Amino acid sequence: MGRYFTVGEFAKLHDLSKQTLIFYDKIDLLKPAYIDENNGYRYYSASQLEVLDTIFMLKEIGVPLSEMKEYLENRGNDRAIRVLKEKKIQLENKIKQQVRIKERLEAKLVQLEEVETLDNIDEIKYEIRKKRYLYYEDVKEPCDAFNVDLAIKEMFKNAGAEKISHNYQIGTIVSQENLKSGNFLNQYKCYTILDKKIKSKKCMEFEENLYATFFHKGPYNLAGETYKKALAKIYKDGYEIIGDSYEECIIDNLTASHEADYLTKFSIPIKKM
Amino acid sequence: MGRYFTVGEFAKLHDLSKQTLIFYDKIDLLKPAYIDENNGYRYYSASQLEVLDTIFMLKEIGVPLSEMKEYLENRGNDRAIRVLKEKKIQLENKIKQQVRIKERLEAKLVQLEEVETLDNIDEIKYEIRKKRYLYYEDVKEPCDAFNVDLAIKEMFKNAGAEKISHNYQIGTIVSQENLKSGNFLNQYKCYTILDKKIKSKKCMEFEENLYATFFHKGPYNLAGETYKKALAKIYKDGYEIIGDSYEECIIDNLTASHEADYLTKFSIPIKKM
DNA sequence: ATAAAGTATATAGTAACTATATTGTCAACA
DNA sequence: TGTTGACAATATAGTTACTATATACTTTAT
Repeated sequence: MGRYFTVGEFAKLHDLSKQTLIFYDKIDLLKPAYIDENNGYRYYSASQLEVLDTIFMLKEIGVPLSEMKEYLENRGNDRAIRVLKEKKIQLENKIKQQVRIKERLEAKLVQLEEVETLDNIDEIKYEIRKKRYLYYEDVKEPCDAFNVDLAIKEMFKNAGAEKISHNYQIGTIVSQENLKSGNFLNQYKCYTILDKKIKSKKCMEFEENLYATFFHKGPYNLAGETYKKALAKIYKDGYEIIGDSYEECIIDNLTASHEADYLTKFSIPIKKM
Repeated sequence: MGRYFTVGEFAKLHDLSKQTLIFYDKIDLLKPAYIDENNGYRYYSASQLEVLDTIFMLKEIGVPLSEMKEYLENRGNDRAIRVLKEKKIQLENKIKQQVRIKERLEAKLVQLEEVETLDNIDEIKYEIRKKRYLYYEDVKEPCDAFNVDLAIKEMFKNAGAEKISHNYQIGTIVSQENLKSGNFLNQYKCYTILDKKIKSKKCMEFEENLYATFFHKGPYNLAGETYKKALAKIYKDGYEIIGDSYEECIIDNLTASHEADYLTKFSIPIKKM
């Protein structure tokens, strides 16, 4: 009682700018307790601190100022419960979405940092890879870049609808037959990696096995050469191909300006002949 | 290759408006692959779907369009890792903040719904209340509305700095002496409720005990009358006061337009005389 | 041939501020 | 008492990322 603040003081107490308070005054969201008749100065009361608190809370839960104004004029228990419940749900969805984006970012970062530690990108490695569960989508014929793109879009849409937890990495699969016939660019499935096994028709397994892994640098449509060379080396080293080729986009449009910098990782299951 | 989309088609594929694409064209963020010389129509290529995907991803992690433009022109491994790491941290902070707001909302909803189920607001109840841990702040002399407000602000600031998990409920404490001397509005501490015991100088206990609980409806400065009546009844029922009064704001500025609707809950520890 | 649907440009509007320019007021110090 | 610097006031324009509207031209379908 009897304690008033000027705009500047009031602004400092709530860590916002003077201008914002003047703006709130203009739109009738928060008018000063009184205005000095002589100099026109705005004076705010201590109890208005609470009102500003309420405005901040509502703002943070995404209530537009227009709606807020209406709410501040007509709030009450029933109304408040209804509004707050609604906003809570909206907030929860927003948080979920942001957590998904965060996971996607993290997955991408893991991939990128893995690349940084690679000593030789042109070498073929033979290594046992662990079992993984994949979520896939069939690519419509003809399996060109466009239909692969559509399938990826469809896959993420379905994964979202099924509320599936995946890592947003994009992979594609070339069949064993197409590898043999030299039809390297025919990707008949796309996939993303799951955290764990799930009950879904679109869930498949990446089997634990010995794999030949190698990289392709540059635009995907030039991957044929890389495949040819790699396959020749694999045969020469006395291995036999026993399954489809799994392709992972490591560096793509998100992180490279030029297609020449794109990087794809291939994993082909093999066994000693 | 050879597959192109008009603005409308391209917009539909990504669930954004034609206008937005025209806008992206204007600000040179995403120009169509080519423009028909005769009719001036925009045509987008399939590979531009990926670019738009990148734009969406960056937009969702809060990159402004201007920065995005610059990034799209000069991205590369090092740059991407740096940018994505930075954005990941920003995103994590944003998520944390939103989770806190969500919890605050939930706490408020619990309080409001509890009030709805109350049958008689004017009755005094005698009940055992469980032990709770509180996080408090001392109110500077004189303990008026203004200094209580400041203390609350300070408390939340400290709680944030100490990264303490509380429920955002606001409570105040009136000392046993002030209750006896009829100095009811002298709140010497404010507090909020903790999830669990913590190591902090500002942590105190709300003891498990028999409490008299009652409500005050209306502005806080009229609580004196309510206190007087309640204390008289408590004595009449053969109880003796053995500690401070804990006051909880149930309905305040956030959920009521008029001070007449404000609701405060009081809990005073007692024992049979 | 005509209508519906889609394209183009240009301009103005939106939310929630933020910045700038100009002028007026107050409190303190010399 | 005068002056300086910090603060106050108003008015206007700018910001971001779109969105809406108006008007005119093209393409597609019937």
